[in-house]
Amino acid sequence: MTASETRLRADAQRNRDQIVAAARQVFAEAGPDVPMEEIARAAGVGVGTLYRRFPDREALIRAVARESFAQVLADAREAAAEEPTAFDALVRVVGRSHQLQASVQLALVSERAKEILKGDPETAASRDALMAELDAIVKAAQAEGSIRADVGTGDVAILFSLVLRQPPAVDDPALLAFERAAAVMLDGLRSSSGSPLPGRPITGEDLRIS
Amino acid sequence: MTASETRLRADAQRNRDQIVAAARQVFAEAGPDVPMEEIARAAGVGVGTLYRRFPDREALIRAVARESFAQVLADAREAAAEEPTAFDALVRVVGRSHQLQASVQLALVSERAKEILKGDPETAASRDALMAELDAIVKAAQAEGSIRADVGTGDVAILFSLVLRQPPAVDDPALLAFERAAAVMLDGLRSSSGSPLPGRPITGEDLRIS
Amino acid sequence: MTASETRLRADAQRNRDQIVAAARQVFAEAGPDVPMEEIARAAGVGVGTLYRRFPDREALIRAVARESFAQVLADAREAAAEEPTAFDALVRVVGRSHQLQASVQLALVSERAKEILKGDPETAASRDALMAELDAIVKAAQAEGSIRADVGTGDVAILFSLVLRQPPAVDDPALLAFERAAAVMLDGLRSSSGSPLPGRPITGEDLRIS
Amino acid sequence: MTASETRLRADAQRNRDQIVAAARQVFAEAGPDVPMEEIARAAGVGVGTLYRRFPDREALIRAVARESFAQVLADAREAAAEEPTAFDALVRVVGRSHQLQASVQLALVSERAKEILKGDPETAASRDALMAELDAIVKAAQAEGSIRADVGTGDVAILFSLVLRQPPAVDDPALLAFERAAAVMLDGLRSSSGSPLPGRPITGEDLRIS
DNA sequence: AATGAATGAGTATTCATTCAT
DNA sequence: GATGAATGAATACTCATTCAT
Repeated sequence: MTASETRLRADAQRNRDQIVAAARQVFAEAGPDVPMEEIARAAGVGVGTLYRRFPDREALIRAVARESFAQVLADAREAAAEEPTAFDALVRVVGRSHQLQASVQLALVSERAKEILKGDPETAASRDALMAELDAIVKAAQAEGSIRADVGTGDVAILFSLVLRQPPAVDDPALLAFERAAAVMLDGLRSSSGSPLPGRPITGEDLRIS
Repeated sequence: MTASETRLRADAQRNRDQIVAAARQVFAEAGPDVPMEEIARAAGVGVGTLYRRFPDREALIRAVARESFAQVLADAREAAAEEPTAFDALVRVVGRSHQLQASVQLALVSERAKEILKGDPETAASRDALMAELDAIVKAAQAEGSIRADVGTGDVAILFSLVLRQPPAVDDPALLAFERAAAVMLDGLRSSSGSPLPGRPITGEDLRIS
Repeated sequence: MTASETRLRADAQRNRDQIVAAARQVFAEAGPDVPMEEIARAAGVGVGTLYRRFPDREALIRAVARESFAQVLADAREAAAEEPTAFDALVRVVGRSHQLQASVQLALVSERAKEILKGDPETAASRDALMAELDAIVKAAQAEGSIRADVGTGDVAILFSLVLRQPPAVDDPALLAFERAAAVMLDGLRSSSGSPLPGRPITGEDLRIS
Repeated sequence: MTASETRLRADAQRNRDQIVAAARQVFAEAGPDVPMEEIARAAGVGVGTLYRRFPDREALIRAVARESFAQVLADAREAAAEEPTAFDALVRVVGRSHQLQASVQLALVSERAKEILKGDPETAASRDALMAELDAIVKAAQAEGSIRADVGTGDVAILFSLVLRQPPAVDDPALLAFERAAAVMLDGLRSSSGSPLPGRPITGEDLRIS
């Protein structure tokens, strides 16, 4: 019985994963309003199964967002741990996350998705953890003098989110253009830059407002 | 007769303008899929009136996009003519266009809107004219040495589009954050910046592909 | 003043006639549910003018039907007066009315039109007059021995209505096919025919039921 | 699995059949423009179900027409096989088809329906098969000398269509009138008839034009 | 549990009719 | 009077969600 239950769970888990993966992809391609049936089809299951796992669209959006944030967080931690300098870590996070944009995009682009995620504690937790990690990297970069002192973690997060929003696929010729844009932005973050920024540094905390 | 005809037209024109203005606003707030009725309500007319002017949603989207591009174009021209340096013109375009983001956003954010606009020659013409103007400004800025030589007009357009995409309202506290982001990007464009960019400069022509 | 009033009336009358003529044509082509605006366009007037003359679609349908019946009636009378035999008159009525099919069709084809006309006394009067004329012709034909005795005026009316319903235009190659069909039916009406018909002769009165 | 699949299909099929039957009836009563909801109600299903089976109104019209033609064809084949003479077969086809008028009517009466069916290969096939069957019967009747030699299958088809167009219900007192009309037409087709017909015989092929 | 059929509420669009010009 | 713009009710069609199999 335990065995069968376990096997069942494995099945169910696989199903769930397929659905989330399919949803991530389909959301990225067609926005958070795609017909549920399309997602189900992409996942290779019936709508009924989808609804068994996720009571409604919002739950599915939450699941996708949670997973996306978790992946980016893991990536950031890995980068911080493995790269020689904090600046290299920042570069790697932007670069890698390019491959994750589709994931994060959801949380950034759609007004509706934002509304939905606003109330989700688990997403909030991922987000906070991610922001904390980013904060550490940014501060380290400033300590090592590789990025200007007048930016806060929030500033960096916003800059990153701008680039991550755009979804050229990995094989899209437009990808290069966005890598260049990211590079220009990173150059803008370098300490050497001259013009003073308006207002005061935006912190991670500041972003919680929006 | 002419008088009455003219007066009638004036009325109709006012109505039409209200509709486009309302649509621009509502699209910005709720995306290109908002109920037509909501747009009509915002414009203070009945749905029937909206449909008399614009045979379907696509026509309305096109109208909003045309007008938006035209406004940004006018702005860019003005900036180029009035600002002392090309770099100042760039700064002004980004700054001003912030007030137009809602307009441009439509053309940038939604996959659906993109598809619709792809086939519209008038939008294409506005876009080309805008790109030409931007090209002139960028080249002048490079000639005056205020921005790095290894970026093309397409690079600048992409960077601008990244910032313009985000739609914090003028009274939104988040606005400052985006102005800072824009400033960082402009700093990244300054000649003084160090790291070489990957690939080759993206031209305005390159963007026509996408 | 009288002059101006008269001129006005003439104008209005012309307008009215144009509208009825256009409606007849458009009804024939597209059924009694065509958009009122299409009729107005065909008549070369604005919808407002159309509605000034005819308070609603039903009134317009009635007007078209009245005129159509009146024309067929006039035609039948002329045929009866001018043709040498009653049978020739029948032939002529069917033939001529071919040109009028569009007119009569309205009253025959659409369930909705039937309903509307059912309550119109003027249409009823035209119809009765037409039936009386046909009755005279049929009886004369039977008296002269040119059509079988076991048919009533109602039978003939139904047969005629069957052929008149079909609307091939005068320049339609299908017109010949329908003239042949009419000829076969007339042959069927000739006395020489053999098989006894079921039931009893249908009179003009019988048709008032439907 | 097969069992459950089959049972499910059976349910769906029953539903589909109910929808087509209801549509046939409702189309006959109120024309091809009746609200889809009315059809759904008549079929005892929700609109959604109707649209699941038939993507739009045209698909439903096609389905009704296909089935109607198929039924008339089956009837004609049966008549040809069972009746002692070809003429009897003709009589039976007209008589039986009276019960099917509602079916055929759709394809004959509405301009819109015609347009829709014009492009449907399956309807065209049914129509061709029906015409072939009728052709055989007509030629046999001419061979046995029971109908005049100067008519083609197309002539007969048109005559039949004239009678079949009219839709008195089986319990309608007007039914007798139409049976009489059909009888007169059949008499007109008998060889004994006298007057020469205009033009040349209309064949089945000729009708394909329209 | 999985499936996909059924439901009906939500939205786009059309068109009869009214009314300001 | 004539015009055509405005209105909103009617109807087609879609899709989230539920439920029988």
